[in-house]
Amino acid sequence: MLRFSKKSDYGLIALKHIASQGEDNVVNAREISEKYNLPPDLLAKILQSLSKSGIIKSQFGSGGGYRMAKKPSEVTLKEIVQSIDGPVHLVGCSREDTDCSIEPQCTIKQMLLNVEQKLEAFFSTITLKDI
Amino acid sequence: MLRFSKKSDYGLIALKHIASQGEDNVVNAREISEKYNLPPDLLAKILQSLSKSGIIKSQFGSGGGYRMAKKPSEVTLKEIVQSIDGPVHLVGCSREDTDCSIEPQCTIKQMLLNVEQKLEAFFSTITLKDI
DNA sequence: TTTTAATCGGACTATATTAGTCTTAGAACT
DNA sequence: AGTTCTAAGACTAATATAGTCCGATTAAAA
Repeated sequence: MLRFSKKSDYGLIALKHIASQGEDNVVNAREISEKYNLPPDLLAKILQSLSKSGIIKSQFGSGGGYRMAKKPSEVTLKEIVQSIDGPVHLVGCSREDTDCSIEPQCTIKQMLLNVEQKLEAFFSTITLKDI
Repeated sequence: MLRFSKKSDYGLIALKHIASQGEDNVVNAREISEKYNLPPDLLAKILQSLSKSGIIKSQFGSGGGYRMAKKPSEVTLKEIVQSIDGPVHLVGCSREDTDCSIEPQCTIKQMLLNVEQKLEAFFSTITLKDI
């Protein structure tokens, strides 16, 4: 438990590949999925997420694909994982939507929020360049 | 994503409660589940795990229950979560049993293992006393 | 000695999350 | 126009988590 999703893994692999191709070369999804043996449709979804959050840029049409929208040194692990899997919520009740039945008696929320914050800070120190 | 399981949450709450009762007072599972509104059977399982891993001691029979087996300052968050949910494996392929289809081409494993290690180190710095 | 109040442990079910697929549409290049 | 891409949503499958049930065991208390 407490692990990154496969989607995050795939996303990291793909990003690393895209970054390795330089700033201007576009790489298409199929190419990546074949090279690393990743499920093509799923990878497509992941790249879309990364594109929406502005980490990569997409180029439509024939000969299209993806390229970096930022420098690798400016893309953090936190940012990547968040754009693929949503915010890091170490503790369920830190999400807005949840109504926790033990909330009134809960003795650990504050402390876990604190840990969560440190965790995010840690993930923010790691960039695609390090990967 | 990337959150502690509810079991871990419940375990932390229970542990904190047990620790608060002093070294020698036994607390039974029902008592805790009622006080914090936790599913009794599930909590029982969790306490069994904590007992097996030597964080708490169980006392059988009528009037039995649990008490701390260690000082709160000696029980780390890592230890607690691990005994409830198993080892922290940020990346699936760090487990022995998994055969990852992308392993040969995988470009991120080493780096993620590194992150995983730092994460564990971080969780090891937090003890029940801090909670 | 019997009853009672606990833990232990395994099997089981239900629910939620994650992973993956399919299909259609839209954009740009040739 | 045809081809090769991305976009996006609906859908299914697989897995992990959460929770329940029940019989066995232990030991204190009546």
